[in-house]
This record gives sequence, C-alpha cells and structure tokens, in this order.
Amino acid sequence: MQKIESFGEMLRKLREENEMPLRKLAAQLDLDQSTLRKIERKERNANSDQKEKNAKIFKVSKKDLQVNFLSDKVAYELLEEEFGVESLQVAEEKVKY
Amino acid sequence: MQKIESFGEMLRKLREENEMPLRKLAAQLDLDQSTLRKIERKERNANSDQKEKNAKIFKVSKKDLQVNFLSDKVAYELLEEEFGVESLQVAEEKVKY
DNA sequence: CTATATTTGGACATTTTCTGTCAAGAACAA
DNA sequence: TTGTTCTTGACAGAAAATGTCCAAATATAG
Repeated sequence: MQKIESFGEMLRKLREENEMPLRKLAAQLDLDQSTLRKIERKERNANSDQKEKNAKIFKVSKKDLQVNFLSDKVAYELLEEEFGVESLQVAEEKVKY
Repeated sequence: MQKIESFGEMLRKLREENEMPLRKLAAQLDLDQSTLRKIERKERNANSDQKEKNAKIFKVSKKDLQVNFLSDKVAYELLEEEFGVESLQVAEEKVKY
C-alpha cells in the first residue's frame, strides 16, 4: 500500500532532495525560515503565492501541490470533528452543483 | 434528482415547519436572533452546542445536522479554491488513516 | 388602516485565530 | 572554537470570528 504524503512531508522531501536549506528556500519564498519550518510541520498554512513559488523552484506541478495541500487541510479539519468522515461523502455530492 | 439541502436551509425549514419565530428559537438556543438568521444564511457558523440544541428541539438526529453542516463547510471552502473538487477525492484517501 | 410581531441588515466592540518577525538554544560539521 | 542549519517559543499587529444591539423593512393580526 502506498503511503499518501502530507503536504508538509512533500515540501520537506522536495527541499531535502534538492539539498536546499530552510534558510535558502525561505529566502526564495520570501518568508521567515521558522515560518517555513512550521509549514512543513503543518503548524501554519502556506498561501497561494508560496505554493506557486515552491512549484516553480522544484519544478513540480502547482496542481499537485495545491491538491495535496487542500486535501490535507480538509482531512485534518474533518478528523477533529464528529462525523467528519461521513461528511466527506456528502460534501462530494454538494460540490457537484 | 433530489436536492441536497444546505445546512442553513435545513435549519430554516425545520424552524418554519414548526412555525417557530427566529426570536423564540434564538432564545432557546441562547443566541441573538440576528446571529441565528446569519447562521441560516451561512454568514456565520453554528457551534456544537447550538447544533445539539437544535437537534433536540426539532427532534432530528444530531448526526444529520452535523454531517450537513460539515459537508456544507467543506464544500464551500473547496469551491472557492483552485482544484478544490479534485482535492476532495484525495482527502477521502487521507482520512482513512 | 393601525398596531404588533417578525425579519433583515448593518454597526460595533470584544475575542480568537492567523501571520510575520525575532531571538536563542541544540545539533552537527569543519 | 566557529559557522551553519534546525528547532522552538515569544511577541505584536492583522485579520477573522463572535456576541450584542439597534433600526428599517416587511409581514401579520385585529
């Protein structure tokens, strides 16, 4: 079974594969390194700009990053809530409109 | 095809079917009537307490309310985002852990 | 029509959450 | 040691959520 990566794990893996220190990437993304770290650890959210830049820097598709980010966000939100999992199915129906 | 109700619509329908004015329901839910109205219009969120009380007052299952509420929330969140719809599927995979 | 009740929408202060920024300690390598 | 990166907590200001009040608009009853 294949492991589904969280958004933060994906970012960190990209960064480490490219052997880029937090400091440098943070500079390129125009944010504080501590903030970047927190993004990698899901303690903060990445905004659209940052995702876009990340995608460019590491030459991955923005869509992949975005989907990974959003699905993470939703998954975490729902896991904390009662009946969260059940709600996902219904949400799928709703977004069809 | 059956219409999927939004959370607010569900609340309002329950209230109107029971011919209960905003004023009274708001009192029972212990909130301002203008806030209740905004909840019905999705301009504000209902908290857990309020959902629970609502369920009791109208004798519907708390789960139904909660699922409707959460799915609404998620659906709206994702509709505003790029690749939101695609992300839902991935989110389903993720919550399985 | 008049009087009463309800709905609607906005304003506001307060509270909570989010964000950017900084500083200092830990781990490690040179 | 010195230099580098990583990690963590603290903090202030911005932004979003929340509770409260009020008055205009609308609907309903008598």
